[in-house]
Amino acid sequence: MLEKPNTKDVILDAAETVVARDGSGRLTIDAVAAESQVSKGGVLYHYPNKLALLEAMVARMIDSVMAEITAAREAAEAEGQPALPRVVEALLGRMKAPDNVSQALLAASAEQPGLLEAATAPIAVEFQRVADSAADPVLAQIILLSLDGLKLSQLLGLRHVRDTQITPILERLVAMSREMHA
Amino acid sequence: MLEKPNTKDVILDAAETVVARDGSGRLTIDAVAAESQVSKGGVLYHYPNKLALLEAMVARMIDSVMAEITAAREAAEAEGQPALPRVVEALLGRMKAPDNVSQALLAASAEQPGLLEAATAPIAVEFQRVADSAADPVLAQIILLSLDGLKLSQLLGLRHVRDTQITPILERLVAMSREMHA
DNA sequence: TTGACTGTACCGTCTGGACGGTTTATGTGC
DNA sequence: GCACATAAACCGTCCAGACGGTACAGTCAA
Repeated sequence: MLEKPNTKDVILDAAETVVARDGSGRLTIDAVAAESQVSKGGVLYHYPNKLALLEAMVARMIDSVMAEITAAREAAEAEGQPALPRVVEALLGRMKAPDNVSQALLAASAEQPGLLEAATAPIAVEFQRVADSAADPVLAQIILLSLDGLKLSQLLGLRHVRDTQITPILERLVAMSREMHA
Repeated sequence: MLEKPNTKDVILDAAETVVARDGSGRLTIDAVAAESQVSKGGVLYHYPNKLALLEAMVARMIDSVMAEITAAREAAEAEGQPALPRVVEALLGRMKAPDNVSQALLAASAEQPGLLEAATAPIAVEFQRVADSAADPVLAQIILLSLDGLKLSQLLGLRHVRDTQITPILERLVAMSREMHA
């Protein structure tokens, strides 16, 4: 079994694609069914209603981000090194390849605001932990917030920063996170 | 005439309230009519269709932000002072009082993604201009991006930063923008 | 008289969801 | 190895309600 095309994940992928392409307002069960090549009944078999689908999208996003952050932090801790630079680098990869996983944010905020606050709480805790362990917690927060700003503004289709300027900014953020502990 | 309750603005206010309270997915003409105490016919009299309403929301937001930024920049230039600290301070006010105007971002991204990129282009240009005039353009961009991150994450209902930590962060951003030119 | 609405009725389409039916995978007894 | 049972995975249709939008007759202040 090289690949088992897990239908639940196929459906979530399709939902993200729909949001990315058409906007969260066009995220319907029919659209997801069409995009995933699964029938509407099939979609509703795996996710009994739209809210369940939404929660699954958010949960998968949270898991994905959390896994990446905690892995980076724990690896750094195991080597007795500061966590911040590692975490920043880990988040960079996510920044370069446009990340459909984050579309779950838009979908949830459109249909169930309030869902996000509870669901993303673990990430907030993890961010806090990384920042607090840095030599300059406030500056650490600022660095992480900049990454947020970059990610969220490209999620919404804003372009506050030109493409050519993104690389220098990211490099600078990495440098800042390293210099903090030099 | 102390106050002329301009109906077009009343309607836009109501639309923002609906998005803030119920999510962009529940922004319907009926909901806006109910919230604004204007009849559905009245809403459609001023905005002939939903897209027109959406565009008006975005336009009002852009105007509001642009006015604030350019005013700060021009005031600084007139005094021969650097623009960045002024602009940062101007954006801070917007941060403290939760800003329903920005809900237009969510509404537009839900229903007409792509509308935002064109509409927010002037803001992008202005940001670029302010950053480029600073002593350290890349750091200036980072400061502005942090403000973006703070604003957008609270728009989406995320809480990556605890309330008690917001003030120190904002103060630090102001300080950074000032020290840059010291 | 005109512009700014209100109120109601209506239409076609879309949407979430229920439902009954069908195929496919997994045993289980022989 | 095979018939059979059982359940999981999935399909396609139907429906009530919501939605965007139209139409239009009437109200009312300037």
